[in-house]
Amino acid sequence: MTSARTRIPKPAVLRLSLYLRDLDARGSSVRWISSRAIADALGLTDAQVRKDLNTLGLSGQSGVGYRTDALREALRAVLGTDRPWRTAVVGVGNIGRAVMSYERLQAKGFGLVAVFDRNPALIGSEVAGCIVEDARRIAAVCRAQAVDVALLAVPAAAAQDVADQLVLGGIRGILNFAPVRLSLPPHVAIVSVDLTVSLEQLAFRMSLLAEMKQDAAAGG
Amino acid sequence: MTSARTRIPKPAVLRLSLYLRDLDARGSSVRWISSRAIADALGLTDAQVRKDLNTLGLSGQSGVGYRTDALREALRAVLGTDRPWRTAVVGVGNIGRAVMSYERLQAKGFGLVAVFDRNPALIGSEVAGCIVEDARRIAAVCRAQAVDVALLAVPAAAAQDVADQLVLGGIRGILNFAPVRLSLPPHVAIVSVDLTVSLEQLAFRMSLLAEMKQDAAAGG
DNA sequence: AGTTGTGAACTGATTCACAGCC
DNA sequence: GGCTGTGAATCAGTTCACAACT
Repeated sequence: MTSARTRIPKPAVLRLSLYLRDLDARGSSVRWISSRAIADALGLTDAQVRKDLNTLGLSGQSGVGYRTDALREALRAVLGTDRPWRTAVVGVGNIGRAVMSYERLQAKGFGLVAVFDRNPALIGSEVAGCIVEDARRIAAVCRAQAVDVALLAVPAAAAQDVADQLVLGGIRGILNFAPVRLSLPPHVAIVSVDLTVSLEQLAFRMSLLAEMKQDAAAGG
Repeated sequence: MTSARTRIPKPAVLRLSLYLRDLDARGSSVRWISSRAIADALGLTDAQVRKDLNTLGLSGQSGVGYRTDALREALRAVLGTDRPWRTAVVGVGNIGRAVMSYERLQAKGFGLVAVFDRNPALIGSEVAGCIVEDARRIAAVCRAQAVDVALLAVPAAAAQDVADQLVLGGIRGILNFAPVRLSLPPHVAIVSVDLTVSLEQLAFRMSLLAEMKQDAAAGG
């Protein structure tokens, strides 16, 4: 109906999350906001913010800015967090537990409906309001519970096997914490969070800065 | 001395981490590898892999490929994980604990030398081989311990304050798990891992796929 | 045959700059 | 004065395509 049929650049989708985060941080008492204010808070340019919001079909008001409530609503709709996603967590190790206890999960619409592990000592116990199921039952339980999305927090060696089971279970997306590339059918969305990669990116930037400092000291 | 003075594109740095991960996954028995093999494993093109390795000053051998040991070594050197980084963790909540128990931390050179929290019940207890220090002592302890880098796992509301203390402590980089943008002096590197953002990116992609499916069904 | 190295063409995204609006 | 919307210019990164090498 009202959907603007313009392709959103991939880097822009990332920024949309940041816009929403900034809006939420400002609280609901702020009713109007300018592209400049958002840009300054996030280290971007105002033109970029306007372009991004434009591609979503959003319009502001000259001399004033954008209505925060309309903005928030539109961002949530585009990002897909305005509807519920039935969520499963696989792997009740340190990462799995940390993810489950993340309070924003619910707020973003990711309601936990199933938890899996392959450790017999954990199966049957309750974690975050769910009984831990045997990982061998993933496909069946995901179908029965109509699970939409899985948060995958198992060791790298097991990740692909589990992913395959999840796909059999009719899952639509995976947030993968294991440091491996998963091969999945094209109808399954995948986002990866790899701590190893993040550490390396950080080490790279620290090295760069150190190098620059050294160069500055040496060459006039 | 041997450093190639070519700027590495930002997206390329990300890929370097993936090359290294792939190399490690193959094990040390593989001595030579072609750009094609790497590309296929990671869903990239061979030309891209060659370009990337070229910008690092790496050369392969026509008809054979690249030496895996030289490759690994070069990647580690460029990424900066060939040297130790004295590391502190701030925040002993779920995320902090998960990060500390990540076995790859040590392997990547991030040796834990200090842990902080502001909860009196935790201060003085031992976690991951470190005595938990009072968060109010961050600046002093970081100086005394010559901490290079901090893994910041505190609630969003406290993150900027803690970051400021870390900067006072002479830190060079922060891996930030809190869902806020930190403002830091330019000599401090920052990488953020925001679960909220990752969830939204996943929701977006799932929504996109759902939409595409619908469109395919409707329009012939 | 298999593979590298790389200029040239291309694609995608960002920035500029300014007309138009309140 | 402050702000939006946007075409045009620019910049960055990727892909192509092919000569050169083993």
